[in-house]
Amino acid sequence: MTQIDIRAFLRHQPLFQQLSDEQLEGLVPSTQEVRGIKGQVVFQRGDVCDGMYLVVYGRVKLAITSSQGAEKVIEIINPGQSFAEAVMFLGQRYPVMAQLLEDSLLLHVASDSIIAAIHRDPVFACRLLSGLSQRLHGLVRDVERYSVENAIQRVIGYLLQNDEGGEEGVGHVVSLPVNKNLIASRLNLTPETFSRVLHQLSEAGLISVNGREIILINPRLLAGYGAQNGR
Amino acid sequence: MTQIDIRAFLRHQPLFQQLSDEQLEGLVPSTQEVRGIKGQVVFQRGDVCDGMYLVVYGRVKLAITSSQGAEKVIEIINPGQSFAEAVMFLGQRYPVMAQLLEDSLLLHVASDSIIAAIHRDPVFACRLLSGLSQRLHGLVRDVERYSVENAIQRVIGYLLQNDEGGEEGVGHVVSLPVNKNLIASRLNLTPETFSRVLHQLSEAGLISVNGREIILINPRLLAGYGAQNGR
DNA sequence: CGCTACTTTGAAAAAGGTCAAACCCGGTGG
DNA sequence: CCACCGGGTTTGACCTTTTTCAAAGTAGCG
Repeated sequence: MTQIDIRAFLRHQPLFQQLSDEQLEGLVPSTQEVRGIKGQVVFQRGDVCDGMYLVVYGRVKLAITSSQGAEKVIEIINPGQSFAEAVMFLGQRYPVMAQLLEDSLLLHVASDSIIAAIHRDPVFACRLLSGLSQRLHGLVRDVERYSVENAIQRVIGYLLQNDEGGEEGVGHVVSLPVNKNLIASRLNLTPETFSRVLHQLSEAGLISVNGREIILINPRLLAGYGAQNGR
Repeated sequence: MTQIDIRAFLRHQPLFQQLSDEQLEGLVPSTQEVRGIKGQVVFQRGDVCDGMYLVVYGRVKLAITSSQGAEKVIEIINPGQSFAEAVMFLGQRYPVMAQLLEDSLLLHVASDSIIAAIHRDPVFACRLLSGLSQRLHGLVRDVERYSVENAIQRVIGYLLQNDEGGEEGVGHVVSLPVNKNLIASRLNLTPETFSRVLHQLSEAGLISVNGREIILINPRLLAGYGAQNGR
């Protein structure tokens, strides 16, 4: 039976990321772990919505079932994601059913506490809104990245993004926070491709790679490298 | 001087999509068109935030400038997107500067009206939250689609998604709402690839294409087709 | 010293994109 | 009625990018 840190988990949700410690703490009593085995139904379509869910581990299928019994999967929810928030905010009944695809651990946050907090404290609502807005911008950026930029541009974009040296001087150093496998995955590349791109950039004299330390030799040139079509 | 329908435009924003007509109408007086030419600065870093912006046409660059004058682009905002909402909800000053990359038309929605509405009416806040949540789910789905599914799977996913026939019987018909060029683009494919995939599925006897009318001959088989790795 | 996990490299294959040409089809005007 | 657009769509040949598979390095660490 895994022990998890509810506070830490809530904190990392887009919805809650902007909340103050006290505001977050206020939600903890209304949050409870929901463990279930594969195939278990979390809620049925038409049930009264009493809160939202966060997936800690496992996977959840949201689906509707027609009168004939044909099932239509609306969405698969993966770890780290949440579901039923939109319904909760509207105070409607669940328009879909939720079923566990694997043995899973969910967190259930009661709608009472969230809705009450919104009513009691408009600033609370604003923080939720801000958190979601930020996440939305991040996702939009990702979608654009994946769809219009190629591997080289994505890597360059990542390096530039993580180059915190605002100074004009020398020595822009980016140190990768995790292993290259994960970076590659986040950029939607295979580790091999990522490695090759770094090699290529290094070949071109634009960066210098030493383990997880990457020196941007000429950020300006780097930003221009790989720009092919002047849209 | 293009004339635009402010109500219709607001209505299609994720943030506002769940608002009632009256709630939306309440925002209109606080919304004004902002036209500007390429290079114009919409706001500077550090300015007091007095509202959020929607891009009708044109493009906006969000950037910060270091003390040395080096500029770092944080984000490019395209038509249909909004910016500065997150800051507005937090009531902070703008952490970036915004500059037009092209001659543009923006809509400015005053923070007063939105924040006031949130304070006055918690349901208003909930609707904003619901709209954002829904959009977030849609984007997450898109990101997953683009990154883990190949062309065939994306097309199949689209067809299944747009097959409204919940009935078990025959004749699942999907009629494309717009021309295939646009569908292809939405699926992040070239029109050629889209055409080829339809051909291939039709070849396999899973669908039958007649102009914009596509008949799903065997949705069940279709759903399984192209599933390659049993991760 | 010898793991084990991470990273790099090479060769081959697959997926998808690009370019160019053909095609289809509804509308238009002779 | 029919030739002739012109957009959308399809097809084929070719090319680029990225992945895949396999193998070899490499580095940290018990």
